[in-house]
Amino acid sequence: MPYMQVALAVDLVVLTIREHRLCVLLVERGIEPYEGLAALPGGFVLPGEDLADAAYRELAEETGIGDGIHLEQLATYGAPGRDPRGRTVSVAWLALAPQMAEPVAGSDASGAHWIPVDDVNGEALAFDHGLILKDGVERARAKLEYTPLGAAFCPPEFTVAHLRAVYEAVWGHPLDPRNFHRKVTRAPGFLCPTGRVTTTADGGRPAQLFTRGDMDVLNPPIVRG
Amino acid sequence: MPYMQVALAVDLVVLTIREHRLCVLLVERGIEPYEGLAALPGGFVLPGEDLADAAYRELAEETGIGDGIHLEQLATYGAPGRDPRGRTVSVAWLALAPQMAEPVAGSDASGAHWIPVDDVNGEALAFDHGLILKDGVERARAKLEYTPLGAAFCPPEFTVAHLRAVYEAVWGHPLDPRNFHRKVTRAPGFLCPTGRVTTTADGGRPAQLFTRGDMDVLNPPIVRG
DNA sequence: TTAATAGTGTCTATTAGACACTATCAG
DNA sequence: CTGATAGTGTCTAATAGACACTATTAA
Repeated sequence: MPYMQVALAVDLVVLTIREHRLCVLLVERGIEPYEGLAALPGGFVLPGEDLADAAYRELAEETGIGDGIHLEQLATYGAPGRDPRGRTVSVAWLALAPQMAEPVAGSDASGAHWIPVDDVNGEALAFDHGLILKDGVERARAKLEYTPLGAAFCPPEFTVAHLRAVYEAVWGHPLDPRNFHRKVTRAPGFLCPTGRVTTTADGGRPAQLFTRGDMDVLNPPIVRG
Repeated sequence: MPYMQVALAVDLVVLTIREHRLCVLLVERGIEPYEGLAALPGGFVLPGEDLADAAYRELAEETGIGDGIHLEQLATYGAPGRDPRGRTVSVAWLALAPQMAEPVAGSDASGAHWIPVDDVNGEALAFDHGLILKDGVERARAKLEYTPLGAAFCPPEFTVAHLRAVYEAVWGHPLDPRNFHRKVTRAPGFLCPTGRVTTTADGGRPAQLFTRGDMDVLNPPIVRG
């Protein structure tokens, strides 16, 4: 093989909603470089392993799950000095996860935690992970507008109010419940009615339960206001 | 450095409009593997070179220019078997070029040609370049809707009719000239009037000349119909 | 009952698309 | 003049956003 050889890694921007806030999964680095600093989960790609497979493997290692999680390629970062050990190129992936059990199960990192993205100081992250996180959050915010990906933050069955809470958390401002309801329920293929309703309506009318539909482009989009 | 080392390349999907058709720049490979086959322009990243710089360098080498050309990262392709010589990861870039002189100047490829994308058989391209081209064209088509990037296909000064021809070529169907005119001229920041008008109006009223504005997100979008 | 949430209807200002119409050129 | 392209105005159906109103639960 001619020319330069580089190390190949994947890094993950795993987002979820916790307590009405958009949160990202961060791990504490257990080894140099940047030992002790917060970083995005990730690792090196194995020989013979496809990029997407590496991303799924790291996701499973760090979160214990992976089934039903939306994963898409975000961008690739390869500036010459981004890793002090030598030239390393990282293919970053964006993962949208439904709410899950408090601590991260099956993690092999020193510690993995959900941190509200607004509380993260990008400068304090290892490598160029602050930049990667910023790009990932912006991608997620944009995708809510013109795709049904908000539902990826919800459990398999969810209500319109649950979905609206996702939008409000990601965009950071409230939406009109009535107009939102009409918009998403009338968008063909966005939501599949299950026929069931919530039983635990604490002080309100029970809500219909939906599953994710098969639509992939939302036209017209839901606007960010 | 731990773990696997891979070769790092950039490949370019360079699009332009020629004779009302969306065309891509293809080169004929002069060396194995895939010698003689059509391929996207590209090459290996140099030591110490940033990914975007490598893309700009290859673009300049293949097209002779690069100034004023829109370039953005498309995606990264790294399936284990995609290069028979060994594991190679390619960061693909999308470039939108205004119409330029017929043959490609300053090219170091055996031959570089503009081919209408509808005439390209993806299966007949080297490596996984058929897939990369498909992804690039789809990205371009989508970006015309919600960004002012159509203007990247136009020369520095252009008319509304010229811009409309771009949209029609990329999307493959005609648009109403009057509604299109109103839409783009009333979108704040899309077009900058120069005050000048075309002189060579062969059989029609002279048209105003515009330059690209500073807007980056088109809201509301121009819909594909 | 009240408080809370789910969901529907309605009004208004805005917009997309269709297309009539005017403006300005070449020949 | 005719024919062509540039650009504006107008009409209509559809839509976004505001918000009144009904439905169904817990307490």
